Amino acid sequence: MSKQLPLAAMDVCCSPLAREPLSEPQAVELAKVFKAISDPIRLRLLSLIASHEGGEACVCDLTDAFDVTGPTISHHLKVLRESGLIDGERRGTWVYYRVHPEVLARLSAVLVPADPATVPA
Amino acid sequence: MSKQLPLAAMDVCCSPLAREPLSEPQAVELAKVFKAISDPIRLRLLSLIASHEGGEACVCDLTDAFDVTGPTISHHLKVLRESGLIDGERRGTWVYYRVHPEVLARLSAVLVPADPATVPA
DNA sequence: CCTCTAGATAGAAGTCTGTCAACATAGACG
DNA sequence: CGTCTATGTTGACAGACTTCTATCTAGAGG
Repeated sequence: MSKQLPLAAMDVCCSPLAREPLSEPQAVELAKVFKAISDPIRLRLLSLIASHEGGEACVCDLTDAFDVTGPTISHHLKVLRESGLIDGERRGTWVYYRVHPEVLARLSAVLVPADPATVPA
Repeated sequence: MSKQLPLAAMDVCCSPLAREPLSEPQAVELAKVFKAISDPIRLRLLSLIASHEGGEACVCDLTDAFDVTGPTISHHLKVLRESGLIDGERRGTWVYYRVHPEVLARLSAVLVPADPATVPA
């Protein structure tokens, strides 16, 4: 149920967008993850999982929060899984998802704007 | 050349994804901005502008960095403009773009992962 | 006023994405 | 084993997205 974490292997952890130009491969990898969170349902899924007590949420908890059908939720969870943002584990009848905080942290770090003092005039 | 900044009017500035579930309207607005940066060319454009000396870059500087045609760059700049991430200004023959650091900062803040200590066990 | 250049717009072609209905799979439990 | 429930997979279709060529606009400079 787990897949490779493309972002985990990249050196995007410490270099914000605004410090120096992204390389093309960096941009391609980052774009994949941002694309995964560029859908309202996926953003809310991610938020529901991340903010759920215990840090994990059952699919059954998630499905009820939306107006779309089960397969659609499954599809969105798969996109989030393949982007490395979340991971799922089956325990008995139910499947539980949790987020990978490192990936979230790296995305957040990349978007930190430039310190005005460090921008060359 | 300037448009409304949808994110600027929203209360997403201080509430990370992982603290509490995003509301549906919040998710819709955030998804628009993430979609704007979910393309490798737009990510690199944003990075080139943000990291350029003086905090701004001329379109003529940007076009050369890519293999696509001018109209395609124009299109991507328009998407970034309409998302509120950048703004353009004509000065004489050339058009200069600069980023809105507040919008970048808000995106970054939303993605900050939950402090493990604050996640209810 | 004419022309040249930087950049934006319009319209079209091909591709990708979100969604659903229908079907498949995995455990639980009798 | 048989059945029931929770998820996932497949295939199809409508709408959105990326890119191109062709065309247009704004300002500079003669």
